Amino acid sequence: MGRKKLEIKRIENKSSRQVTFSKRRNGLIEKARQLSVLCDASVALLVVSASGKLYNFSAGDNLVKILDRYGKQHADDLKALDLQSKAPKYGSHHELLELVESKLVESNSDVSVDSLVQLEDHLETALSVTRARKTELMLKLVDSLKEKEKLLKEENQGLASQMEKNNLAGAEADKMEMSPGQISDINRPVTLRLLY
Amino acid sequence: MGRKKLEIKRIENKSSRQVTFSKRRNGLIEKARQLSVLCDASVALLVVSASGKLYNFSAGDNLVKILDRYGKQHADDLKALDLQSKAPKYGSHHELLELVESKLVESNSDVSVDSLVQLEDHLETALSVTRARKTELMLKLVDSLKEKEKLLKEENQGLASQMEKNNLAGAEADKMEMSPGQISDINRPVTLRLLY
DNA sequence: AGCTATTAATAACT
DNA sequence: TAGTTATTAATAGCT
Repeated sequence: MGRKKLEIKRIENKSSRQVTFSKRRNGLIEKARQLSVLCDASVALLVVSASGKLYNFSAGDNLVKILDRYGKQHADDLKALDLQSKAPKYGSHHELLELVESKLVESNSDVSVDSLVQLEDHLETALSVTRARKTELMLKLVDSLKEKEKLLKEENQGLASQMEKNNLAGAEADKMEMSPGQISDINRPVTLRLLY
Repeated sequence: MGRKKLEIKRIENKSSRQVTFSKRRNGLIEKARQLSVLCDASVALLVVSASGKLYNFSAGDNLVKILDRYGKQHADDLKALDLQSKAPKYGSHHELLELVESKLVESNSDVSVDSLVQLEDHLETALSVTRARKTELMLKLVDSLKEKEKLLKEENQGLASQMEKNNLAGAEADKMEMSPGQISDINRPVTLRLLY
């Protein structure tokens, strides 16, 4: 939609790229706003320019809330788990929190409500991002552990069946000194079933 | 851009709203992709439908990286602010809230700030408990998986050594048809080391 | 899901 | 950097 059709590939001319970035970024934000209003949805948009400058926009809900929901989506798998919960613990981080807050009190003693609101926003955003990242990392850990478990189980069963095969072969060579029943009773790994 | 001009306000008809949501969401994603390609930028987009379903899209960089950058920018802001306060005093959350409250009262607030602050506190406590519970559950899951892994490894090694023993005994009975070296090469679980 | 009459966005230019 | 306009692109209402 311009004087000429434009191919969707990196614009080489630097100033054209800059102008297009600015125009299309605004267009994108407007479209996001419209979607939010028309369809009663929440939209969060983060754009990082090539030079590293970040632009953010949100509609329908504040950015933090939307990011939180993103973090929660990844934690949904955990809802399937039926584990008991303990009372929340307040560990060493509590001290850190107190320190941070004290600094905030100090620096805000002669400051406007506006800047406090802004500060609150910054803190909540930092918290959301940290939380999303924490969840991400924990889920990765869980996945890797599950994969390990799977490999170990396969290895385990492979060993058990190979051992049984070896023993059957040995029994044949020994002209059936042991009955098959005895062999499997002796050689079946007794703890294996505990793991399933 | 349609058969009629559409006012930008919530579409009341449910199915029209659904259709428009789907179409415009795709349009928005395509625009985001184009911006990323044309201008060499990174774009992250989160859309939450009215029914709570979350759609995310990113281009130029993965979503987590873009969120990280967003978090970093705000962290930097906090750092700068933090440096401004040189002599930290220890305060409490309560003090901070009181300060906010007093500032709000000062700034001509007509409502009972007190009840709002109390509500905020209650909500934050509930949030903390919920969050702590979530973390607790995840840590428990990780622990149980690690325990499983430990048991499987022990079982695995037990099986391997038992098998080797059996094979040595068999070899002895067969008057050393195999050398011990051969036995261990054949029977040592080759994938075991991959798991450590 | 497709189809077009229209509107909206925007590429090139000023 | 901001405004104008010829064109293209997106999409609202229908099927």
